[in-house]
This record gives sequence, structure tokens and C-alpha cells, in this order.
Amino acid sequence: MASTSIAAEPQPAGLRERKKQRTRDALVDAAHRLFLRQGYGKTTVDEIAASVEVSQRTFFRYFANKEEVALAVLADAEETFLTLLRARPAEENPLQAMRGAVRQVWQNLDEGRVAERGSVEGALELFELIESTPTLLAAHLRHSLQQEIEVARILAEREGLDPALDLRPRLLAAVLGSVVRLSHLSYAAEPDRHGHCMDGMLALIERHFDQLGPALAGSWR
Amino acid sequence: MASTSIAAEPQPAGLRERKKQRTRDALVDAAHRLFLRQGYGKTTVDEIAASVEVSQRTFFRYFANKEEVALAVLADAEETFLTLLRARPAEENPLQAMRGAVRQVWQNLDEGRVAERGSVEGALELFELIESTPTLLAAHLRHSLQQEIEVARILAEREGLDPALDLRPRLLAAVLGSVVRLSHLSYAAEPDRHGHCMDGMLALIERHFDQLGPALAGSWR
DNA sequence: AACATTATGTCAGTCGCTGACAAACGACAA
DNA sequence: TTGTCGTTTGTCAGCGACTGACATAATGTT
Repeated sequence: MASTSIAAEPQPAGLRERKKQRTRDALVDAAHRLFLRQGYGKTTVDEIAASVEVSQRTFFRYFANKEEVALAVLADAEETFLTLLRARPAEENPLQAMRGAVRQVWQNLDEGRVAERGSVEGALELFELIESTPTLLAAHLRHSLQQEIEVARILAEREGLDPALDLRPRLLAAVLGSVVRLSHLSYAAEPDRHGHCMDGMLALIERHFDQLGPALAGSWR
Repeated sequence: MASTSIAAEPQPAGLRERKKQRTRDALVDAAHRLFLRQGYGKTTVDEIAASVEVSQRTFFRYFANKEEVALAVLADAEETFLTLLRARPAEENPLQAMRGAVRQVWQNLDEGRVAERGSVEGALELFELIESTPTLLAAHLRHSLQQEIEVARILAEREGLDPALDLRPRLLAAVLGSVVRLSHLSYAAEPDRHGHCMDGMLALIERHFDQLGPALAGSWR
């Protein structure tokens, strides 16, 4: 599952494992190419499998369904986010820790090392594909929810709280999710207006976080 | 689509229309019974259609897919929420307006008049079904997102803002969504601990809203 | 080299969903 | 009442996602 930790393991050793990893990667790549070229709905699983010279049955042994292959790289990125969040120094408060982890993920991405395939441009294309494909959007939102739950668990542990009794971690995790999502959308809408990708994205996220408190407090303008 | 406005229209007049509405309702009811008895995944569309003496093809003329029939009553409730939100007095600030609309929806539900089929117990069963069925959860989250967008639009209009430029309405709508969702979960987890349904639910929602500001501000405990 | 494991392919089948066409039905006017 | 017209419904045929069962081939182990 977790193909990418922070320092990628150098030699997976198993010869068999490497082969599996290669076909898995090939499937993901082929799928992305096809999805971007002709759309998610008009791409059949048979096509994907065929373009990697693998049977359809094998495809479904690697991915539970068609959505999963599309969201695979995202799943990896989310995994590294969790790792980074867990590693934040204990003296940070929850919000600081999350901001820091978000920043690190984007830095990693900027250096082109999320699952050795996550370029910044690729990520934006993927977001666009997801956003414009109802099925994918639904699946992605479900994954995000799972991610939220895990983030909340980490936060609760950092602060020594019982997540079943105190819902503030869940709440904050949910808010973080929304902020990040909205920032993605806002950035993707006009990529130029916000300067270089990583910096622009981070600035947006920071700004939205800062707007949050006042927006909750009372009326606007 | 909007089968339920606040004051339900008394006579749809058309004889044909009434028949359509009846089979639609029958499909929703049958589907719910079957889903709750034997699970969503183990219920086929053929079964649902058969139990209303209708062809499978007809089912798909009423609902675009299997998920839609499960989420139909929820969609109605969301529709009435929007109507209520639009009707809130203009002097309320966004947060007050949303709290008020949420309260009204639950009051309606408590009097048993959401799409003439939404009892409080039924609603809780439905939530449980959704929460425990990945496919349904995904579809539901997607609908919630749409709802968020519409809520944001209303909020922006109330405050005279351009939703494309100012993301605070979206942000607040997202937060509201999370709060309501978490309150549902928290209530459904132990329905007794929170007193009578509507009051307990509302109290939870209020409490979570009030925790939000402090939780954002700094560290906890 | 022989054996145990595990990945892959093939096959057949179920289920969700759609387009096309024909029959049945309700609305409306002569 | 009857005839016409638009809408709803059923039937049929077909695609594509997904699964279980079994056979076969590849790999890892002794």
C-alpha cells in the first residue's frame, strides 16, 4: 500500500515484488494517459489492461475498481501527508502542525518525488479530471473523509484527547480539508494569477485559514 | 424534482401526474425496505422494480441510478433547507441564518412532513445505511458538496458578495456541512445520551459551532 | 531438481445501465 | 363516443464493470 515513505526504501529486494510494482505503475500511467486523452467514462478497463498487455482480470487484482487506478497517486500523497503530520514537533499546536505538513507535501511535490510520478502539472491535470468526473469526485470525497478521520486521530493523540469524546479534532480536520480543497479549486481556476505553483498555493491556503476566524465571528464586509 | 415546498401544493390536478408520483413514491419505499432488510449491495434493481410491478427500464426512467433512489428523501430535505435559508430575515448574519434554517428543518422533520415520508426514526436508519455503504456514502458526499455550493451562493447574495472573488461563503458553507455531519454521527452513535431527538441534535450542533472558534484559535485543553 | 507459493489467464456469469422500437395509456377535441 | 396525439411503459438486445472458479505458468525455497 504505502509505496512511498519519506525516504524511499532503496532496494525492495524481492525480484517478484519489483515486477509487481512495475506492472502496477504501468497500469496507473496507462490509465492516466487514456483518461486525459479520451475521458474517464469513455475509457474501458479492457483498454487499460490491453495497453499494458495484461488481462482484465489482472487489472482487478491490482485495483478494486476503475476509480482506484485514477486516484492511486493521490492516495500515495495522502499517505505521505499523514507521515509528515505525525513527524511534526510536539510543541506546535494543531493548526501550526497541519500548516507545516501541508507545506512539506507541496515542497516534496515541487521536487518531483511523490511516488516518483507526481509532477506539479500532473497533479493539476488530475484534479481537473476528478473535478469534472462525477464518479471520480464522489470516490475522492470518500477518500478525503477517511483521511480526515486519520488526521483527527493524530491530532487527538498529539493533544492527549479521546477522539470519541471530543469532536474538536474531527472538526478541525474537516475544516483543513475544506480549506485545502477550496485552495486547489481557486488555484486551478487561474493558475497564473497566483505566481509559482507551490508558493501561490501555500499563500492561498494561508489566506483562507486566516479568513476563517473572522468569517465565523460575525457579519462580513 | 422539488416535490416538497414548505406548504405542499394541495392538488397536483393532473391525473397522470398523480400516478407518476405514486409509482415514484412506491419505488422509494420499496427500495428502502429492501435496503434496510438485506443491505444495499445485495438488493438488485430488478427486485425493487418487481416489488412495485414495474419493469427495470421504468425504474431507470425515474432514477438515474441505484444510488439516487436511496438518497431521494435526503435530496428533498436538502431542497427544503435551501428554501428555508433563503427565507431567513436579512438582518441575521450568515451564521445565525444557517443555525436558524437547520433548526427549522429538524422541526419540520419532527412534525413528520418532509416529503410526507420522513419520520425522525426513518432518517436515522437512513443515515446508518449510508454511513455503512461506501457507494452510498460517496454519492451522498457528492450531493453534499453541491449543496454547499448552493448554500454559498445564497450566503454571498445575502451579503452582496461575488462568490467567485470571495471564498468566505464557500468556506463557511463547508464548515456548516462538517458540523452537521459530525453532529449526526455523534447523535446516531448514542441516541439516548442526548435526550429527545430534535432537541438533542440541535444542542449538539450548537455546541460544535461554539467550539469551532476556540479550536481554531490555538492549542486546546 | 522437486516442491510450495503466488501471480496470471481464461471462462462463464451477474448486475447496473442504455438505446431503439413497439404497444398501452391518458389528455383533449370533434 | 370516438379518433388523434403526446407521453409512459415494456421488451429486447447489448455494453461494460466486476467476481468466482479453475487451470497454468512463473518464482522462490529446500
